[in-house]
Formats: sequence, structure tokens, C-alpha cells
Amino acid sequence: MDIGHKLRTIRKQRGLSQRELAARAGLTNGTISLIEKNRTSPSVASLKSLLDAIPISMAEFFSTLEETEAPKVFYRADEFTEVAPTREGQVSLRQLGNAEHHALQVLHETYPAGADTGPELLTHEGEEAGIVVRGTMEVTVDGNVAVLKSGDGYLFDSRRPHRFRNIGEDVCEVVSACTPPSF
Amino acid sequence: MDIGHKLRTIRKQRGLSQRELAARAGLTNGTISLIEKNRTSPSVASLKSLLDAIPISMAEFFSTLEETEAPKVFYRADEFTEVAPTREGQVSLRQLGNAEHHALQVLHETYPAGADTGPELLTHEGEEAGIVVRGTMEVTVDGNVAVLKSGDGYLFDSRRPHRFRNIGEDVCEVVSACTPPSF
DNA sequence: TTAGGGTGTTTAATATAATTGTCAATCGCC
DNA sequence: GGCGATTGACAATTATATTAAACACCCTAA
Repeated sequence: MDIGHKLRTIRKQRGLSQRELAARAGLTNGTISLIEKNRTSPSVASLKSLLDAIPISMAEFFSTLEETEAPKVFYRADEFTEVAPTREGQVSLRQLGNAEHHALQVLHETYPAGADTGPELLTHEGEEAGIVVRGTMEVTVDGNVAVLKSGDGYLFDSRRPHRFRNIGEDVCEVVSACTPPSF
Repeated sequence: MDIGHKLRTIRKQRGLSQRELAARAGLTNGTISLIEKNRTSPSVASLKSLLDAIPISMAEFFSTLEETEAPKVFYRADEFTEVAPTREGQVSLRQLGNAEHHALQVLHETYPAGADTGPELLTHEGEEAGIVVRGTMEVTVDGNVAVLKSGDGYLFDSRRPHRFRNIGEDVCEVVSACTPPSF
């Protein structure tokens, strides 16, 4: 959703400066600068003021924006979304993309020393797999226990009750995949 | 731009509660309540989250919204926009509708006792007229001075230098019209 | 009747957007 | 080159959206 870039393109097409557009829209140049650099997400009211001043309709703006927008493929590390409530010193699950719109859910998981998904085993529809990329992880699946080190992996039917536990002394990182997304 | 009503309509169509939609969109039910009652203008990011969760595209949302939206005709008192910076105990100019898109600018003006548009006379293109609805107003136009009471009015070419002054002891209210809009 | 789960609304606290004022860089234009 | 005007960017403050937690209001079942 690169609103900033789109707005800048249209504004320049019309030969408007940030200050001039701001005056027409009843906003300030600073605000437009921030919006165009995607450093803030404008309120619908603000965006409407801007588009009215150009002028271009909301529908038109978003239709040309959304149609020229290819499905997102690449994600920078800081674009991952934390899907578990981040408690200090707890497991961190960072999800790649928006699982709701895909069949595949990929997580970058970080387990501090001693972290544990808990004694009550997990079960859900689908299959999951993962590779340990740092540290050591004890994985329990349907009664079978294994200790995986960096480079090792797992793959199982998610209906089988499972549990993850970092039994090492260092942080453990795992890259995992799940299909269909479990949450 | 009745985003709230539109959102509520679509949400109910899909049989979603505010809480359920909020959960899917990663927002809170309270936020949705405020948006639906137009008590806040959501950020584009928030609105996108909501529409993604429904799901419906931004373009679709605004196209059906804007096409079904008839030009606004009626304005409640609280929908007037203050067009002069509101200083305490100063003149208040409350504008009917958005003058940018109309040939006619109508103001509901309030002058506290002693208020004055200032010794430097005003001049601008167009014609203006008004009726005093409360209090007493001294109006100067091109050297001619008159004291207008409730029910009295004025009408002149705006290029003639003019000035308004509330010489009474009470608040004075005037309903005025200007064409083309002067600001 | 009461207790419990569902709804939408409201409130004070917090996170975020928008303003204000200023900055350095760029562009003519004598 | 030096000056004024205009540009987009930035930091600190102000205004606003968003949250979290409570509320009141149905329902229905015990």
C-alpha cells in the first residue's frame, strides 16, 4: 500500500508543490512530506482533503493504486508481524506476510533459554515443518522426543500433539512453516 | 463522506459483530464503534485492515460509497466549519458547506460586544449581503455608515472597502452570503 | 428470578498523526 | 558569484486516533 509514492506521483503530474497542495487541502506541507514518505498513515479525512484538492476521487485513487500494485513478494526483516503477544523474555513468533490471504504461514521463531510452548500439547489441522538456525531445541511430537541443533529440522502432521522447548543455554531460533495457517 | 454508515452496512451484510471484525483486523471493538458513528476518521492503514478483514478492496469500498452519495444539501449547526482562527472573545465565522466547490459562500457570523473587523477596510471580488439576526451592528461601506438592528440587512459590491463593528453591548449575529467565495 | 454470553457504547490512558517553526538545498535572476 | 524565493525534510509540540476496561443493554437458559 504505497500511498506516499502514489500521492507524490499524482501531485507532480499536476505540477503542485507540497506547500501549494497543503494550502488547498487545508493541511500543512510537513504533513504531506510525511505522508509521501510513508512515515505516517493519513486519516481518511486528511487523504480525502488532499484528493479533493487535486482533484481526484477516493475510488479513482485506490483503484489505480491497487491495480498497479503487484502482490507483495519480498519482506524486510522489520516488516514481519509479531503474532504472539510479546512478553519480555518470552517466545517471539514473527510471521512472514499476512497468513489470512495465503495457504502458507512462515514464522521466524525466537526462544530464549528455557522457553517452552507449555506442558499442554498443541494440536491443530495441517502440516508443519521447520529448521533450527541457531541454538538447540527439544521437540516432542506424539510422545517422540528429539533434540535438534542448528541445521536440523522437523516435519509432521499438526494434529499430532506437539511441544517445543529450548533446553540449551542460549537463544534458539527456528524458521517454521505451517499449512494451512494455524492462527 | 459517511464512512461509518457504509462500514456498518457492509459489516452487518456479512453478519459480523464489531468484536469479530476487530479481532480479524487487529483492532479493537471500541475503535470500530467510534468509526461507525463517525466520531473519528480512521487512518488509511486502519481502514485498510478492516476492509482486508471483511474482505473488500479500498477501491470497491469508495466507489460504492461515492456513487451512492448525493451532493450534500442539509447541514446541522455542528457541521459548519469555523473559517477564521477562533480567538477567545473574537469574531466567529462559521461557514455553511465547502465554499471551494460552490459559487456561494454563506456564513453564520458571531461578533462579541466590541468586536471589529479592524480599521483596515476589506475589499475583494464579488458581492456580499447579510441580515442581522441578533444584536446591533455598525456597517461601514465606502464611507457610508449605518447601524443595523435585528432584521436589518446589507448588500453591496465587495470591491467597495467595508468594515463591521459590533457597537452594542450584547453579542451580534449575522447571516451573510458572498459570491464568489472570498476565501 | 438470576446468571451468563452476546451485543454496541463510553471513558481515561496511551500511541499516533498533524502542526508549527526551522533547516539546508536548489533554482533562477539580476 | 550573491541574493531572494521556493523546494522538501526534520524536531518538538499539539491535536487526534486507538486502546483497554468498564458500562448498559438485550437475549436465552438454568
